[in-house]
Amino acid sequence: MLRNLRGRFLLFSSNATINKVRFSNCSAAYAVSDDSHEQSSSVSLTDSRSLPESSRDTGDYISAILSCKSVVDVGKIHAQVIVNGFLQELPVANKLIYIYAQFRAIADAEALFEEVSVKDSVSWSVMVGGFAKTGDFFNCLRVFRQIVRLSLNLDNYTLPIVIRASRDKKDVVVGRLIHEVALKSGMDLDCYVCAALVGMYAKCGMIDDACKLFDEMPKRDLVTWTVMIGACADSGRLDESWVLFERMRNEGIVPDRAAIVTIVNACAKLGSLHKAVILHDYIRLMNFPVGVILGTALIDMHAKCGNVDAAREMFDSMKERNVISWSAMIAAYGYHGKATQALELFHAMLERRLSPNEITFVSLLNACSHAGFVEEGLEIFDLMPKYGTRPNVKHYTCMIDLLGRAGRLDEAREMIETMSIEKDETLWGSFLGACRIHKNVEMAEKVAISLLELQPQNPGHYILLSNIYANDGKWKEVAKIRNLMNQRGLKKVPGYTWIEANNKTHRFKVGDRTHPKSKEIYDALRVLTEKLEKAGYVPDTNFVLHDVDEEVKVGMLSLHSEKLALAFGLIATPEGSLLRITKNLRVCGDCHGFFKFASLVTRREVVVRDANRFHCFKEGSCSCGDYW
DNA sequence: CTAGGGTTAG
Repeated sequence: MLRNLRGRFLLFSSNATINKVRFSNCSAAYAVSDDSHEQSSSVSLTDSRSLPESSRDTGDYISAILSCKSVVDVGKIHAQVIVNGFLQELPVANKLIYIYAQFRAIADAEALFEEVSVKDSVSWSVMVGGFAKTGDFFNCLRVFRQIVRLSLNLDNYTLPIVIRASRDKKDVVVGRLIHEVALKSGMDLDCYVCAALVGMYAKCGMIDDACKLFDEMPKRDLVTWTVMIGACADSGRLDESWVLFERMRNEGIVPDRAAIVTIVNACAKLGSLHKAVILHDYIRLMNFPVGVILGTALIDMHAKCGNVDAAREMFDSMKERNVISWSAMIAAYGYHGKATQALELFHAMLERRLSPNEITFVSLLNACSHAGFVEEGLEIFDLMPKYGTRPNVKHYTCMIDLLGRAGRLDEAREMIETMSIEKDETLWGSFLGACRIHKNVEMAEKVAISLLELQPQNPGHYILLSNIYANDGKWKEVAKIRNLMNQRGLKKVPGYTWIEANNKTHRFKVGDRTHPKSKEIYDALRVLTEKLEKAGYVPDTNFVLHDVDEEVKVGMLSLHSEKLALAFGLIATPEGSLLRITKNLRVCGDCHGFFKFASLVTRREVVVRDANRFHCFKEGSCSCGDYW
């Protein structure tokens, strides 16, 4: 491109001028003429102005550059800039470099950058940013190193660019080096630099470094707070996100929409209905304009905090909705076991001629799977290519789940065998889960081998397999697996259950005695269990992974964190009120049965969010239809 | 003349 321009430059300097350049609506049309009489009579560099060439200034060129719609447009303006000698004006040259980079014409940008003999800090910054934009980490750093080597001024434009580049590449080593450079230049306390560093450390999994840096900052602006709140949420420190949000407001910083979206997402992950209500009230109180993004985040939050109806209300109230909003709502119905509504929404979406994307289909297939809608799921799966979406491994995983749970293990296996896409551990895990439900030890063993090879460090797979063996009374095998886990230094992820009562969250683990009301809780649990047994509850000892007497197994089950949380909820909240419980893993099968009886006997509705979905226990049954 | 943080699944 630049070579062409040089050619053109020669052409122009030998008595040629641009005859017509019109950028109305930025569609460029121009001609070259030897005839200099007509020059500039109809030149319009901007949309609204026509200026004689002589009176064009830097600003006119810059706005013309900004209005370019393609790299071809840029080339034309570039030519004029050269002809009229405006390339000496650094703002113009920098803007050209910038716009080339925006159009990903990085070679043109670089050629021009090299050509500009006297560069300022903007030139350098724009060039570094250009490489970053095209994902060229290597050259981005190369230019940055030049800046450092030439001892040029490091500013709060360039530094954040390279820091973000190392964030995107998850290269904390480079990130740290840049941090060092920032320290030496005294730029490390700048808000832009610091926010970028915090984000980089957090994305690289070094949340403690991020926190430390954040705490040491002399001044924090809104964006830095937002980055830190999001970083905590990403690394699972959800309570900290909430605390930070409050601290920020206490320091007089008013959140904007992006900050609100960040905290809304943290709340969605947390699953606290109480906080969800507070947040939404706050948003209304502050009169925040709810656009598509915030609206969609709110749909997601309400749904993940257990209130699908509020999610739907939000969805209905939105003036503007995109695929993401629709997908979020479909997903919400999915994990609440409402496949019919999910399918309805999907069809409504098609009627509006909105194209579903890959995620829409994952959500929809998942909804079918959670409700046992096998035929509907198969139909949807076949429909995918019609909408330009090829099934990927996630879609296949939904299908394996759907067929597998429904007991159609052979079909699931056949699908796995015939699929042409690379299989991952989630897919195998899903099949293994189906083997467990339907007690197919043979198939499970075969699958487990591939699975443990593919992902030897995931304790969940070992637990699942030992579950299957335990179920079959194969205690030797169970012991083998346990040994294997020990050898590999793996531990079962500890299960926790949370319950909200009196605006406070209470957490329990198995056999927990740390709660101040521990004695009352165990007393209540004993009384409750007796009542449930009278109503027909029988402990399901299949969920105990130890080779011990039945009696001991029953005793172990009775200490599960789910039951402790439930017992606490019953004594800590008014009679008849709804209980909301969250578990970090899947709810145990015995506890699931226990909860069903409890909802009947105590006349309480209990909503449980587990790692996979929601269970709404009411009058002796669960919204999942025991299909989870 | 350059610039930051925000939405759906698993």
